[in-house]
Amino acid sequence: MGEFSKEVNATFDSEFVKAMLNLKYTANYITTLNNKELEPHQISIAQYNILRILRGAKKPIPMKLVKKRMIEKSPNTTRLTDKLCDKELIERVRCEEDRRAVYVSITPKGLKLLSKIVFKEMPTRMQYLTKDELVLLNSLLDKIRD
Amino acid sequence: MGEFSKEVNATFDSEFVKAMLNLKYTANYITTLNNKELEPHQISIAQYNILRILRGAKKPIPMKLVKKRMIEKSPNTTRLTDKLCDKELIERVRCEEDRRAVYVSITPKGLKLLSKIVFKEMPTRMQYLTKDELVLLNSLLDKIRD
DNA sequence: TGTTTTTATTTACCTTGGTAAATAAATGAA
DNA sequence: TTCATTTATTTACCAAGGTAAATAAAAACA
Repeated sequence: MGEFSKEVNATFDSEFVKAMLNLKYTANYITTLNNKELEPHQISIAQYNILRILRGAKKPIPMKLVKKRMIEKSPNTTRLTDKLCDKELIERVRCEEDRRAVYVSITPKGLKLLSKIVFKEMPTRMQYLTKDELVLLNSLLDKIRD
Repeated sequence: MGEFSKEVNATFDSEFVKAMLNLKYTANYITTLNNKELEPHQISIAQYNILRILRGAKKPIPMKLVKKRMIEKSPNTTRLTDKLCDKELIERVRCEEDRRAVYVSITPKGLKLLSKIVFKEMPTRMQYLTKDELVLLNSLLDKIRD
């Protein structure tokens, strides 16, 4: 019995370690795939996400909100928006009511770029999972993080 | 019908995008958690993995194999072993039969460190998933990568 | 045997992203 | 009002990790 529960634990442990490695490896795999597809458009997947957030917002939103929607650390949000500003894909305006805040919005050039981007690799891979499986995956991942 | 399938697709798409973000976020979350726990031991989770691989091997193994077992890019394996060598946790020996190859092994100091490391945070979180759920998670992740 | 190709590892260089401190403005309390 | 605290963002600095080229030795082959 002691021996048996040890055995069960060992299996659980190895399945857990495997899941952790698998998780990191898959996440990395997806990021690489995304970035490879975005390379011709000269933006990273993180920058692409910001553009999508701003298109979705339909109006200027504070950095604070961009950061929150990206689940990113602030310094990184600043750096990413810096790059998008340089490329004139987004615009930054200091808020007049609260001069600490900065509002960000997507430019027509940014919208045009977004409309040109179509992921080809991903939809192919996506077909390997059904919607139900995706829902399941999401619930398992949520569980890991509480 | 056209409208309905569009609806289904939209849901699938959003579930997919959610899964991708979830995956990256969870992977990052785990790495951060791991590194925080390893901080008192002055090693990163990547370095910890190398030590475990070397302990498991029970004898000196070529860099090539370490790299393969870590699913890491070569330059990174070199850098990580550099750091472990500096701390005298592992040893590197140039192979005499094939002088291109370098063999790596764990030192007594490395083994001692490994034996001291006990993850506390992880087992708690682990309890949120059953072994069956972990198996399921692994199979879903495998599917994404083919 | 001499030359080309392949293999194993490392170095150089660069980008990304993390932490902590700096800045600057708003809020709250004495 | 004035000073301490909180909030929003940025800057400075550092570590991790990726690509491509360098090195060096083995294998293949003409």
